Amino acid sequence: MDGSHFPIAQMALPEAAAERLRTLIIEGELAPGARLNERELSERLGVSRTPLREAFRMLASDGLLVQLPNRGAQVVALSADDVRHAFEVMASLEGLSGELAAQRVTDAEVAELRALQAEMEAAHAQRDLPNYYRINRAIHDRINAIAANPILTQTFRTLNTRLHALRFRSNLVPAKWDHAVAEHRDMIDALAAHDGVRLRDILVRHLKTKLQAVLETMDTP
Amino acid sequence: MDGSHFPIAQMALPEAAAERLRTLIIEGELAPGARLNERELSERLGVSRTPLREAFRMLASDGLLVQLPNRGAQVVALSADDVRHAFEVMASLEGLSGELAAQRVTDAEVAELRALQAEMEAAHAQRDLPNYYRINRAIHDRINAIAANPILTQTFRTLNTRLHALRFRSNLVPAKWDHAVAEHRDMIDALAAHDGVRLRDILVRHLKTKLQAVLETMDTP
DNA sequence: CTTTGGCATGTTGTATACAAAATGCAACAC
DNA sequence: GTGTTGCATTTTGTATACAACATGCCAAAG
Repeated sequence: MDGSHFPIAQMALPEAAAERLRTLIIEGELAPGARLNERELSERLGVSRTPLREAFRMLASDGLLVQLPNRGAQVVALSADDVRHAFEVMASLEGLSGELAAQRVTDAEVAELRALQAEMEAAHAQRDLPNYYRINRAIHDRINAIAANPILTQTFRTLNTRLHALRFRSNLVPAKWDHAVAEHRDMIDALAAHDGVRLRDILVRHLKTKLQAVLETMDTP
Repeated sequence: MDGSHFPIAQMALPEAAAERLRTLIIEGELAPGARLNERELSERLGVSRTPLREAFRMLASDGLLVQLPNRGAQVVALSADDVRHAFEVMASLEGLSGELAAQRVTDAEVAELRALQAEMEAAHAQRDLPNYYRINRAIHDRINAIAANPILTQTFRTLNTRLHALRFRSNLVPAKWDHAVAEHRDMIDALAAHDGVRLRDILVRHLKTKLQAVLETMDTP
């Protein structure tokens, strides 16, 4: 068997186009408010207009595009209120994720998370921001997976993608960063103790802090 | 001017088709698991295949359809676990809705809700199930609106639509019904007292009960 | 009798042609 | 000079033709 190419189970064109567009939006190649010309984009992506329009519909359902009648699609421009609203919902969902995970987590999973935590603290000690973000995200994803609720995971992921269109570069001041790392330790302790309520509170607070950071980056674009 | 036809501001075809399909799915005309033949459906809806396929994409994003590569779309069949997962998320969201509403609710809105509550109790006294459901829904929608978070509202509505594909006829036994009405009174009291935490707890418990009722109807199809 | 290969048919996937609507520009009236 | 109307062009919306793929049937081999 050969794994170098993937001869089988190739992605459908509309999905591929949607994925490509998502990236372009998140990377900022397609700026918020930009109008998307169908012919131009279809040539750029090497796809005809039909599958491209299906991709538009998918992204519109995800909240990354808005479609105006007879006027095509354009990239959404999130207001500060939109961000606040999305974070409110995400905080609630992440809290639920923590509650469920605390009920179901096994000792093996706690050990795994503690290992990730150690990795993250190492990245923190070396001021290695990219790795810190990567591991941070891995921890949250892992907790989400332990919660074992696919609908929760999917709902959360959709909201998260929507926000990523902001491409906020969190301006982490050292004090905040230290605090975030300490919070993470508390999270895993709460998880190990199967204390769902406490974990929920930590996660909700965690996201409130993150919202503030994001809003600050929005004021100064 | 002639109002008999609607010459102006007509809905786009894909949206119209999606709306029509949603209804067909929820009403059970298109059963769970049914495969949707594009040509047949496009003739039935009086629309060509292109806008119909866009409608498919929208419904798939909403979770009402699944699309298999080269094998078209089919109506989702929800498992008991899917329902459990959806309710877990909805309970969390409705809880958030209550918390936010408790912070923001005005005296005028409390009065309005008390009026609805009285109407609902009247419907309950007369064992008028359809009206009871209608007013019940109106109360929950109102609380959601008071929470003033459009993203929350939209997320909740999407999940709710997905579940409506079940078309569950809640088999309300009188004891449960009485309990539900009493719970509603508590909800509005908590709201009037701006007690967000208590309102959240009531709403979460409320949905847990509803889940049980729904799961019971699923065992005996 | 079972299994496999190939063909006929139907269905989905993509591109494209055509229609309808919006947009921009220029000429004309005031 | 300003505002408005009409036309040319661009862009979106829909239908349809064609290609690729899946499905079911029948025949032939084992």
